[in-house]
Amino acid sequence: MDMEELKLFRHLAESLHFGRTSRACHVTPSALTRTIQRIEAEVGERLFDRDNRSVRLTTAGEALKQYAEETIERWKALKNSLANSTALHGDISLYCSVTAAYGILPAILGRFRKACPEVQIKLQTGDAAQGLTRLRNGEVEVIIDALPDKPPAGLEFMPLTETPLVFIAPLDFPEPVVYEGQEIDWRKTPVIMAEQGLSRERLDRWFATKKILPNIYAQVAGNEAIIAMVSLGCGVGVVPLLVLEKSPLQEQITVLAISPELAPFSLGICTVKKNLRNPKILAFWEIAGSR
Amino acid sequence: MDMEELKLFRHLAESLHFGRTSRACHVTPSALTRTIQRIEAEVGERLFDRDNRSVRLTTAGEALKQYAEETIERWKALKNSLANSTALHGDISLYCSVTAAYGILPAILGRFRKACPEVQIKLQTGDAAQGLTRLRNGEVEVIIDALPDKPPAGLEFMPLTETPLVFIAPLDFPEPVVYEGQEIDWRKTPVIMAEQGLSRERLDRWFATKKILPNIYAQVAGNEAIIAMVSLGCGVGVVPLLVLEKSPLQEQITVLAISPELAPFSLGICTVKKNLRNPKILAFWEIAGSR
DNA sequence: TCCAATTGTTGCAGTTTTTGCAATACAATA
DNA sequence: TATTGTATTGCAAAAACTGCAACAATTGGA
Repeated sequence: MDMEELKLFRHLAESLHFGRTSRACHVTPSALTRTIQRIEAEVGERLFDRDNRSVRLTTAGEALKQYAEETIERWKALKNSLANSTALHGDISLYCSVTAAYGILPAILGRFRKACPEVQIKLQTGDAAQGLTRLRNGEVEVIIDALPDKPPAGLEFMPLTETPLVFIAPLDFPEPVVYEGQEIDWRKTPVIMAEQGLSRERLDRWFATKKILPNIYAQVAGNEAIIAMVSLGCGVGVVPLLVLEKSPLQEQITVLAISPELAPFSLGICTVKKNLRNPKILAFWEIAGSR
Repeated sequence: MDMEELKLFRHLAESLHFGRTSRACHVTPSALTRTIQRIEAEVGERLFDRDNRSVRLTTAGEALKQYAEETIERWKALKNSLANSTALHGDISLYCSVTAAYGILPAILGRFRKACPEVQIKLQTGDAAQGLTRLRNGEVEVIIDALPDKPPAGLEFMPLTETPLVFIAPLDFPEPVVYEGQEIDWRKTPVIMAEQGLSRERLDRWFATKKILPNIYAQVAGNEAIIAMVSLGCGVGVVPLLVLEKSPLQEQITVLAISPELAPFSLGICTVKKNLRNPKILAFWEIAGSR
């Protein structure tokens, strides 16, 4: 009988719902099912009466639930009494795209600082695309970033906020935007695009849906660069609204009303599942997720 | 934190001796060391001050020891309260050579019956050589047998008793035994040997040490057969004293004083280590070992 | 003083256990 | 009837654990 198993069991005994428990505890439903089966085998007694539609505790389950609660509590107490400083300490490494840094990092960091003042945060910012590889290489423990459309396997994601992906045009130089009636004439209007990344993918798909071959004026790296070029009148661009709002150049930029809108950016936090067993990272994760 | 780990820790916290604990709990010293290291890592604190010569509990160790005792106790209580019949039940399968059946089986079985009346014992007897293979194939859970000279890997052995391996000769027919002065003339005296098995190996080696090529009269299977043939005057033989004592033919047999004596048979109990996690088998094991 | 025996630890490889993904089975709902 | 939500399972990959053998440190005698 193992601590982790006990915690899973306890949560399930509360929620009575495999799916919810597996999500809450960062395990796949499969692993949860098997854990319960394992415990049942060890105890030699069925703990939950369950079919595909409902989950109920058996009396044996009730008994184990009480044991689990007591044991987990005692364990926590022991760990507390042992740790000279009961607080978490050490450091955790974050990687953060610039977009995310603007959007949500300050709030999270503030809350985390308050909750775990003794944990040092090693923050790196950089290109969004690098985050995932650094995560896999173990160079970094958590990344905060725009969530890709299809989440790579083995990673744990938590969306935190959304920000629209908006078309922007220069305010002071109206020339570049060429209209054709109500609509923008994309064949003539120069577009500044991200070199790569999620917003580029979104934009490519948007043009593809419209069956338009855009007039690409430049491909640049970084949302700030896009904003800068747009503000200089080079053409229109696409950036997350969040970045625009924080930009010192926003005064010189206007947001275009385009339909259909681009799907919004979902900003969130991501790590490899295994990291969540590290109490510091788990704390960070949960603080990030709170409100 | 796992039950098995806790039990190991508790035992070590009592014995303060890695070797003894590892033997008592049926783990290799290596596994024990690692278990302790694992717990220490999980707790984040050294539990034992140890060098190659002494082992002492740290204060953290003291605290964990108390936790361990309480938790194990609660767990036992829980299991008790759950099991409708608190007693072990089900069945366990034994394989037993005829030699062992005479020697030690009755005593063990008697004690076990008393302790675990609800456990059915499925006993098979047969040739000693088959025991090990049946064990490996999982056809049988425990064997009781003469222990081989070099214990095969991965198996758990416990010697229980010894019985001398003795040379026997017919009482009523003195002819076969040919003396040459004080000594027996092995070149002329016919010998009845076991076809194979441990006593055969011992005997072969005995002759090899003496640099004698024995006059083999017959090779037979089974100690009873050897006794029978010897009693009929076919030659001398070698059997465990235990078997001889139980034989109805023992009146017609005499034990020869031969030097050097053959190494005695060590009778004991054997199983694959993994089986000892099965509570029924563990109970059997420990009852067999008691006194 | 040197050799042998004892004791806990560690590198490495083999084995067992656990996990995740994908597919499945079943019931409720639209 | 098709679709959605739920728990489970087969199978292969990953992780954890174990045993063996070698090792270092220490003790106790020859």
